[in-house]
Amino acid sequence: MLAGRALDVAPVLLNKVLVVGERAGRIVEVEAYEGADDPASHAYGGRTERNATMFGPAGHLYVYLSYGVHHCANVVCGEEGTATAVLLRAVEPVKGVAQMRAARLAARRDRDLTNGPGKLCEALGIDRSHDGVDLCDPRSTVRLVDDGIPPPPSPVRTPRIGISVAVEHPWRFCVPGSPYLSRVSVRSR
DNA sequence: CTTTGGATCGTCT
DNA sequence: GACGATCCAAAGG
Repeated sequence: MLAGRALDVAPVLLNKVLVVGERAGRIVEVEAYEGADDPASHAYGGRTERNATMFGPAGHLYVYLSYGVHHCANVVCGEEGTATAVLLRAVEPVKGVAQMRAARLAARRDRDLTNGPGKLCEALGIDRSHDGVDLCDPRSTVRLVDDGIPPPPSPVRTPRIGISVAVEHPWRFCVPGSPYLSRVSVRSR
């Protein structure tokens, strides 16, 4: 299921559940990052110490530090040796909301707990120590679970957010109408 | 509601 | 030495 290109895997990840210890969230927004061909990808320009996990087997978690402040989490796709991954941009809290609240004092509304790539990592407690974990191994702290709710048949597609190159590709996928998205439409920057 | 600027540091050139 | 796959508070409409 995670073996293909990020572009194909991304929409399939919608409505899957990300479980971290006692906390869990339903994925409602993702972005596809292709590897060597994608100037916006961390893997563009080749393998480095930071992005090594992206070049590993599918189904593992790639976590990096953004702006020296926040962590962001990706699901690695593709064959070993290729670097294609899906950035998790927003989830709907489904379990452990009290813990998420404690971890995110800045959140005013429940939807502010996890409606952004850095926010969801802070709420769920994901950091660089989770880089490389196998999401399909039941023993892992971070897991990806299918609870039977299928992906939306017609996900909303928009350009990716926060990048300055390859902005023309509509590689952001959202669950239509979800109140837990990071943004409904793409704003300037 | 929208816009703007600052924080902060690991990573790569 | 420069730059982010970001977030938040503050200020203005």
